[in-house]
Amino acid sequence: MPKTVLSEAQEDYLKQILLLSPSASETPEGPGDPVSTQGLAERLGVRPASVTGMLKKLSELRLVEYEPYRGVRLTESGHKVALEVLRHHRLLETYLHQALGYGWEQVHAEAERLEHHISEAFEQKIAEWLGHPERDPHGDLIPTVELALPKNAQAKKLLAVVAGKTATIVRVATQDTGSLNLCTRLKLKPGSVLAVLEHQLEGVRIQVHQDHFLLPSSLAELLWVVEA
Amino acid sequence: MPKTVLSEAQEDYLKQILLLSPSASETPEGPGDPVSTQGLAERLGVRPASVTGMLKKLSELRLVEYEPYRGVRLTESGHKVALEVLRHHRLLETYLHQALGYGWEQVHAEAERLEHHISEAFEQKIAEWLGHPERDPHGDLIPTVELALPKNAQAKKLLAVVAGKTATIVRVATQDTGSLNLCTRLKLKPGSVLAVLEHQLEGVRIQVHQDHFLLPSSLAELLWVVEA
DNA sequence: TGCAAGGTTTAGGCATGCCTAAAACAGTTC
DNA sequence: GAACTGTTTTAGGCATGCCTAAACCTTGCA
Repeated sequence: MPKTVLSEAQEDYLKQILLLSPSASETPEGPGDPVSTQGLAERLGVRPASVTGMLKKLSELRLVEYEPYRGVRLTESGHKVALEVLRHHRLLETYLHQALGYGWEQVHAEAERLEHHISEAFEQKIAEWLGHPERDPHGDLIPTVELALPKNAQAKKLLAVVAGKTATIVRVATQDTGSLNLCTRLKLKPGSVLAVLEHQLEGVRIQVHQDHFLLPSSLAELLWVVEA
Repeated sequence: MPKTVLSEAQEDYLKQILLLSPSASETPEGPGDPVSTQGLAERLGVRPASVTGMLKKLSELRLVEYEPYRGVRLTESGHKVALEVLRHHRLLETYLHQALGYGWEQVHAEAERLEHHISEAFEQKIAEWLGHPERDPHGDLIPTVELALPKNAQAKKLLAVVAGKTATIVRVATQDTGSLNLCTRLKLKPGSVLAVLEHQLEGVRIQVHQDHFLLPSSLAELLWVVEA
């Protein structure tokens, strides 16, 4: 229970540790795999030396377990904080999209700033307005009020779907504006139904609505689906 | 044109200078009267010595004119920044009230934090959603998109209304939660119509809807009205 | 096993923004 | 016009969070 209020930077570190830790973000539970100093530095746009300093502080606050040269992982309370921040972020994205008409490529930047500054009251108001949504506009799962991250039971990567099958997109795993704009033009967004026609070296040939085309691997990589 | 992005603290200083400068907040135009170091320190919850330091910085940025021992006033560009912040604040208060159902005694604290972190896009979205309102839930005027602060033409203090007259509340000039809750119970809010029955030493006897009672001066002080 | 390459940590700095204590000033009073 | 009072400024410090440069581990490959 961190009584000390955390700084924006500290919250960002915790969130990124969560997101970088495969077993804690893609899958639902656990303290997560250890994360490297360098990985964090890249995600945060900061030098590795700065990361070391912050990790020491977070470690003193018992928010992470930090072993020099070996990586960090979240403690239970660090995990809670990270999920809280992530919930703010994804609820905000959803609200900006649904209530204020932001495009899904715009929501990330705004949510990134606001997530640190909204109260619990605000969180609750927008969650209610939205009807307690499960996913944000990109299809990412929103941690619940109890700070549990639901699991993506049957979701798999598009590239893992065999030719001939039909699938529904549930998630577009990027915040990159360019990719998101491209997906918009190709009608590839959560809820879209597509058929996998053929796997090729450079990507997947798919059919979406009436169009069919070769989807480059770089984009295909981003798509998570459930088979119909 | 301050190309450097300003810190939260700097924005707060500029906003408070604006609000403390009678001729720039109560009335519409001009660079405003000079504001004392001490006054700022009190409003900002900070020591006078800290204010001096910040004023030097703002002065170098040409956002204020600062004469040691004589006070500060906003420059033209400082005035613009302050109005921008104030617009954010009051639009947010209005949005929280109208769109998210916050009580008018709750909006201030939330807006106070968010005002520094919303984008121009966000400002515009909520302004549109609200239909470009003129006043916030307390009746305070909202600076326009062009950053002009409209003037309170005929508004006067309730205490200046002679007995026997009827008036409509346009503004409740406080952010104090206790006072605001009290006003709510007494049905005293912008739009409420009241009749001034009698001025007494301890306050004003008034009638609101079916009730009539003695309104203590401390509360009456806060009310601005237009005569019917 | 030994060494190079890469990632990681230490050391030393800088800017922001706040603090306290003490010195300097302005305006009023005698 | 000198002293007093209260305000304001200077001086010196502290915490946060970032930086660079240099020293330090660890690993993987010969």
